[in-house]
Amino acid sequence: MTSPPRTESELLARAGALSGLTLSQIAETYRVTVPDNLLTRKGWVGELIERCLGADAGTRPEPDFRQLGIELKTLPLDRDGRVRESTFVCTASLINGPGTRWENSLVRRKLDTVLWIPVEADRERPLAGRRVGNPFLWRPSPAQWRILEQDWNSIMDLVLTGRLGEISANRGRYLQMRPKAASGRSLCEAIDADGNRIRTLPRGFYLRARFTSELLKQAYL
DNA sequence: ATCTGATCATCT
DNA sequence: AGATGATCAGAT
Repeated sequence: MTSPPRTESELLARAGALSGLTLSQIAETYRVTVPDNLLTRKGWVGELIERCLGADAGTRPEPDFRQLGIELKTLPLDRDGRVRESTFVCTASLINGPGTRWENSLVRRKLDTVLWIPVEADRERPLAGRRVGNPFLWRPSPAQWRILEQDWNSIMDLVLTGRLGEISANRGRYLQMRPKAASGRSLCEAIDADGNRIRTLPRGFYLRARFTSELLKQAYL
């Protein structure tokens, strides 16, 4: 197991060393077998990169590199270098609590600093041969923070006033809320319009691919 | 081609 | 149950 990086520059150096390598080259180092596809191993690439870089948050609701407060995200790109998928940020608490104010929210903490690792994700290309790209560090600009906060507040307002039915993935400019569950039968706690506890589908926050595409573009200007 | 809703694996 | 890592796949 790789030890956690002590400094941001150490982390960036480690990430930079991966760029240009294929997933099989990286997996070899860790004696890990590359699956044939991601159908039943959807998080495999992210988990591999985490191990390489020494992420230590495990399953805790915290940034991956706890000491540095940095979150790690892979960014899947198609053959033309376009972002293929939205980016999961965190699960959302649907009942009132300490994390239901923007200032204390998990979204804010996780997006404070993000290390993005572009990875080839063209379905036609075998997983083992897909290459890792140049990492880039992102801290939201004041303007980006404002929109993220607006998105978060408008969605969470619906959540906390029991209007879950009005939430769909088309709300939010940068952030959206979508199901995040093992299946459609998964349930978690929420509240209805009268404040009663109900059971509903678990949801998570995601960054739109449109938005992360802009981050990628800016990073390489 | 893009977007939304649904789903898969693993760990505590 | 609920957190982590995400991508799948049908609809638009």
